[in-house]
Amino acid sequence: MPKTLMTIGAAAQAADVAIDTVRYYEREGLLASAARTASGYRVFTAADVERLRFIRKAKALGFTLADIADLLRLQDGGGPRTEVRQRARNRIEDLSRKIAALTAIRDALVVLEAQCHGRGTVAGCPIIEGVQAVSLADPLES
Amino acid sequence: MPKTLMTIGAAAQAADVAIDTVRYYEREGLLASAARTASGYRVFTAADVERLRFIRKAKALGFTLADIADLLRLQDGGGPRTEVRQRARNRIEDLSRKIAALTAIRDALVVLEAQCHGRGTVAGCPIIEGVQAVSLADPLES
DNA sequence: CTTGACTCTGGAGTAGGGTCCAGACCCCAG
DNA sequence: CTGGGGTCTGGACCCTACTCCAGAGTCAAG
Repeated sequence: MPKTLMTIGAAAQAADVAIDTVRYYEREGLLASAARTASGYRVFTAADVERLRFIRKAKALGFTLADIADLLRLQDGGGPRTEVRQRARNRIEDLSRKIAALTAIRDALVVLEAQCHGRGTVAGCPIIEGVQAVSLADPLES
Repeated sequence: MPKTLMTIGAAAQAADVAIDTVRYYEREGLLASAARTASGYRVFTAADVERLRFIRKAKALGFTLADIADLLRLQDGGGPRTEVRQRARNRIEDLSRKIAALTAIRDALVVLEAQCHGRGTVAGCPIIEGVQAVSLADPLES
């Protein structure tokens, strides 16, 4: 069976991304420059759609476009699997740190919220005062 | 004892924020327009420094500047404590959702990473293929 | 008085990940 | 052949929370 060729609109729809996003990815080098028809329309293949889906999913896993670009280069170049593994590990590390930080923040807020009986005006509210008393280890930086 | 008055530099240092940040907060309405000396220098009081510290700490708790502006307006206006409580609850909700999403992502990556023996090239790597197979409930939207 | 540190203003730039637009082409059904 | 929808380009604009800049004025120590 021959390759299924499609316009940017069809490819975007198939991968469930916006047309502008496809062009943006091309500009940013995540997609190779698409072939063109005689009149200059971009032509996409099923492989391009797969690539777009890959990007979308990797993004959903929290990889940045730069991470994804690396991953795609590795894939294109048949790079070592250890590299891929390392990226995944880095990402896991990163996620663990973020989860820990957010959890600490949430717990602090839960404590403050529990101390507030919710009556009266803001004056003397434990939540406001609690914020003042927070010690800053500043867990969120990335 | 009289109010301690200070320049922007002193106030910024006392609150541990950048001078530009102080001016930025003033522009954004988080700080009332500071009084000025005859020559136009801003004059800050200890209360301003407290306010800056409050902003810094609330930020560390993950509130956005817009959230913080609301909180400060409530504080200034002696608004109802229930409001403050609601903000805290919203923030807790938000954090819980984010934590759950990040945890799901991390777990998915941990599984993929465990499946990858780390030898060979990218072709057939379970991590890459696993990403392809991710089903998109798209847990990260905020 | 001079020097160096500080402050003033308005405006531009940063990162990340796009989104939107005008004006010009192009393609296909009727 | 015409009309409506799709596509092209380059560049502007969005968001958040700053950060940096030039050029000019100010302050305090020596």
